[in-house]
Amino acid sequence: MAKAGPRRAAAPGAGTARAAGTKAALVAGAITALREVGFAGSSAREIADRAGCNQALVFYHFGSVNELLLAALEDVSARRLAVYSEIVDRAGSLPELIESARTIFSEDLDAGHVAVLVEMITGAQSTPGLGEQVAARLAPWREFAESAVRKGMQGSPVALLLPARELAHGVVAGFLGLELLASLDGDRAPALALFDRARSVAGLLELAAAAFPMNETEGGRP
Amino acid sequence: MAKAGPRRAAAPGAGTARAAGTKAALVAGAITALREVGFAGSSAREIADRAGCNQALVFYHFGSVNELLLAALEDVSARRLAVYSEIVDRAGSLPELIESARTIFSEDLDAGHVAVLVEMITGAQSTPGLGEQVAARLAPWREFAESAVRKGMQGSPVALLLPARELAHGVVAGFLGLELLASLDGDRAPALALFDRARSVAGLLELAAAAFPMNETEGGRP
DNA sequence: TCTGATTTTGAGCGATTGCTCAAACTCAGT
DNA sequence: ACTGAGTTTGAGCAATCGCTCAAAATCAGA
Repeated sequence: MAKAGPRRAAAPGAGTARAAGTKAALVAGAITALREVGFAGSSAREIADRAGCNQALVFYHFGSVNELLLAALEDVSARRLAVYSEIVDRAGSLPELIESARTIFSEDLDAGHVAVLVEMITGAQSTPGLGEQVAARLAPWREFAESAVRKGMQGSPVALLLPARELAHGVVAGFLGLELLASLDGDRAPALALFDRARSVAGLLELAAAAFPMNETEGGRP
Repeated sequence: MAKAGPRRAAAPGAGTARAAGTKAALVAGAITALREVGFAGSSAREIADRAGCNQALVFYHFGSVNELLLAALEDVSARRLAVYSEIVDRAGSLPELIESARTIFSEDLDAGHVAVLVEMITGAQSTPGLGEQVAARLAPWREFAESAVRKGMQGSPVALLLPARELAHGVVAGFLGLELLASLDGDRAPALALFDRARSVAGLLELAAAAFPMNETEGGRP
């Protein structure tokens, strides 16, 4: 750090619009590169070709290839997170939440969205120092999962036994593992079957909870 | 395939013992390389240095670097699977099983055992064709998880709702995700907390099952 | 001791990588 | 038209990669 990097975002006035355009093009190129040729294949030249510009611009605008890839991760994460939040907001019950999770899982696999995230996570395994940076950019996902879990456990006695924060970690890990296994051999059937089964079980639990209500509807203080 | 690879394991008689020794040394070197410098850092020269031999021997004995890495994956998988099977055999109840899982998780992280597996899985993401081969070598783990799950669900009504095979896929995925997240930033605390919590919940479920028995202890046929 | 297959070696080839750099280009402000 | 900051370019450097190959070393069987 503190190296003599290229001056960035100085006094606006010159070809700033042009620069912003190529920066966006490079980020877009990095995203498609991560999806199609993976982390190891996402070299500066590969990305620049997809962006239709010179490979030296990667270093001029982002300082290094890894910085550009992290920017791509942030970009796709923010965009997808917004979509997912809306989907989860629309879900009213636990079974519907699980159905939402299934939808998200399948959509991501189709579009290669979380594939970018997986590529960065897996690529970080072999690049010292990158792991912490990727982990930091995973925080929004953790919070998203926690709020979803909190919503799913609302009014359930399970909430007393399993704190949402802890369970959310398991949800993120499980989701990640399912995506990883599915992308390994291209077989997403086991994961989808698991989602379906979980939804059925959640539905049964809901029925059971309705049959044996234990909310403090009129409990009051002793 | 069907390329003119080096003749291997021909008529035994010459320096076969010497060859077997270097093959073993290369596999061991590949394992430590995967642990310490990751998939991307495990080049033929890096592995050969650790094995104390010439890098050309990698290609002479294994044909390619990937073949050697797959051999390393098989080696460490088989060895660890044997240890884990014994641990799980010793566990008698579901809470004990979860405690075993926690032990396995922690031991692996300490020794870097499953790190080899994770490295190969993640590395395969960026190497076309390697994914299927790694997935094939994952089968024993799937079977192991399935037998463990089957044991944990024995005599539980959950077995009627969740087939062991489907649940096992989730267990493998969850385990993988937890290891991945833990190795990203080196923080295994959230995963350990989750194991502890799961064990407690399982213990409560066991008590509940004892209080409301629903086994066919004397059901008989109608 | 000699032979011949097997194993090991060191050099090297072609390709790719991240990154640098000086020169050329673009364009708003004067 | 001129200037100068900002942007883009193409060439190139040092390092590393997987892999090949001819020659040297090793060693069991004759």
